[in-house]
Amino acid sequence: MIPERSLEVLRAIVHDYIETNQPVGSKSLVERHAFGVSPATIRNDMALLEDEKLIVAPHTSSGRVPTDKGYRLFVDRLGEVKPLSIPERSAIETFMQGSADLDEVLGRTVRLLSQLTNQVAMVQYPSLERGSVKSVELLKVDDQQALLILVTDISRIQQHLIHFDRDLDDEFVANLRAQMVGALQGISLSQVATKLEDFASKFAANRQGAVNLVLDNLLEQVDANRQDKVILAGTANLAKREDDFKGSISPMLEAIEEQVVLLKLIQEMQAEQHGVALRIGIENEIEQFSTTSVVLSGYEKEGAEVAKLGVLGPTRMDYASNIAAVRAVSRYLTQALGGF
Amino acid sequence: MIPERSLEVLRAIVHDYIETNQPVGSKSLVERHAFGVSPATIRNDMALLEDEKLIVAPHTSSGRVPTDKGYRLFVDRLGEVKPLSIPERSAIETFMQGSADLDEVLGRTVRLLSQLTNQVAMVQYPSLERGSVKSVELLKVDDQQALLILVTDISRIQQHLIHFDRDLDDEFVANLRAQMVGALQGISLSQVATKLEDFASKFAANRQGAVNLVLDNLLEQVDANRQDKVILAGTANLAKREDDFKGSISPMLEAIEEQVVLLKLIQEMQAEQHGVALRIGIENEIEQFSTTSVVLSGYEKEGAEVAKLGVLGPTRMDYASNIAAVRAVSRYLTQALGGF
DNA sequence: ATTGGCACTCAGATAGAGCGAGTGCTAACG
DNA sequence: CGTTAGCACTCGCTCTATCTGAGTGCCAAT
Repeated sequence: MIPERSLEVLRAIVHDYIETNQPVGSKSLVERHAFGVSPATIRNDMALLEDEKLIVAPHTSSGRVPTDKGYRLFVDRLGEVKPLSIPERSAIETFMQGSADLDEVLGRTVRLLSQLTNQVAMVQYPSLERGSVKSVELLKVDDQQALLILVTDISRIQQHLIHFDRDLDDEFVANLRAQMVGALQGISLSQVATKLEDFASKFAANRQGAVNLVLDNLLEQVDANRQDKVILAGTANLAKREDDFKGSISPMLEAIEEQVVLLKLIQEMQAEQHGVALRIGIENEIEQFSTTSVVLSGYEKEGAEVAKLGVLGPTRMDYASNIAAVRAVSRYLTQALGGF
Repeated sequence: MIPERSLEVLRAIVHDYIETNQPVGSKSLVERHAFGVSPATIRNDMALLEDEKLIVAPHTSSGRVPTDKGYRLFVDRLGEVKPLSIPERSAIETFMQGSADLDEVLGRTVRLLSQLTNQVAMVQYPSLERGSVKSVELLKVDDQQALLILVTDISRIQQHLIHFDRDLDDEFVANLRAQMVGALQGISLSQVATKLEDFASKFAANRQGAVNLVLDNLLEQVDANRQDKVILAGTANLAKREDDFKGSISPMLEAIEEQVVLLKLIQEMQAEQHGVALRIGIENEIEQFSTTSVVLSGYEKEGAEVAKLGVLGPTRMDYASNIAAVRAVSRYLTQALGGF
């Protein structure tokens, strides 16, 4: 068991290191924090912390720096979450005002989060994995084109223009539409495929081609919905803190640009305390992110979590503020989504 | 007038500097290129080029580096556009295959362009400034919600969910839709606003609120269409060539993330020779881009230019290849869009 | 116009010295 | 036994000095 004062020392080290970006030594530690003891005593504590792999010395005879494990202990046991400042709160509120469109709300949210934290912010679009079909429409746009529209119950709409190789007649379009609505309304997205299996056989042989074309498009849209999407803001913040990362930041930019990688990252993380999930440095299984930390929280719509949002930055980040910001923004977003 | 051989020397300097990223000196120049003369002669030519501000020496007694003006002369008078290699061509073709959706096509295009050039690639969405209304639809989704859909003639579709504060009846929705279609079909987007001025007065007084709600949404969509959009890929390439830029790359990342800045950049540039517009370094009026070059080309749909696409990178870039790539990709995209 | 010769410049590499923040260890203290 | 003062030691930085070599500009000769 680690004695109380040693933990206090760890907290101070993390605090000072985040602030100064310098390895912190025993002397400056007693100067800045009112421990009632001498540097030598602190050194003993530091030796203990080093044995526990919570801090490490970049080289012999230099101050200490928290390890990933040290940060972890810090956030789990030592870091009380800072409440947001008044200006921050009001920034959130004005930012969120007067947005109607889902795209718009999420776009604002991600920029807000990045400004608040000075990190790279990400917002995942609501997952439709558990969504269901609200409505299907098929609109004839001109002689050979029709618009297929899928409306789901989580504020998400998809549309797709379909080109046919021969002219459409109104009656056929109306009929097809009616059949699709009948078959699919209220059905969950995961069941759409099975529900449509025999669908084409209800139509005349010479229509089957057109029907199948539409169905293929529909299934494609359902699939596209399953496959989630993430939007980003503040990638410039990576460059600003470049020296916090080992080598170049370009592999990280690449990883971030790759939706798949981000989605995998998000998927791997489960909420811990405070409703916020946290991965620190090497805890991330994705190699490119081994020197970054990720703070993630879910946000809800109609009482159910629909997607995640969070920030990504160097392990040397202000966890207390970032966790607070992520949590607050996720709550505000949940609230803003209530109206949809 | 600058003599022929001096220009040849400039070409060689640009070529070598792009390749090696080292200031190039008179000796290495005669070694690598078969001028039939001695280094001393080349030095005279270089002095001339320096007088003309086409090259500059980073410090006394070091090789020379092209200035922005030097690059400009190089591309205008000296650089023949490299044809793409066979593998590059086939990469383009396979990349473009089997895309149906506009989003998908443009998304692939931007990634392709970034891979081909190893630069940051950007593709502007088709401008609807000159587009016209193909169709307007209003669909009742549930009792208090309707979906407003605007289809334009440039493959772009917008939709928006509208919430009403009281229940909708089918007849009203159908009527409103019919009126809108009648009024707007075939109308150019810029005229929509004037066309709708007296529109609401045709309806009963107790309907005006709902009608105006729909109209506001419609106008908003038209506006949103005017305001163009740019997508990006390969921002990691900036970080890879970081030392080609003076200071940090973070202001550039910021500028890139800001749609407005990019759109302004695109707007300022007009096509020059080869149908390709080019801004080199300080020629860019936007401060953040004063150490970058931008290669831009329009792409067409149905014979008319609808938007731009291009790359952005350090002034020390391979202009010949990049111009070729941008031009080729823009042609392939034009071709791919023919089908819409 | 071109060339060889030559003195000169200056960034970058290499090496050594001194500084100082910080450590670990040991012996003494309450 | 936890705490402390003292002390020798380590080692990354910074500073200075020196050396090297690629590259230049100029001039006189061809």
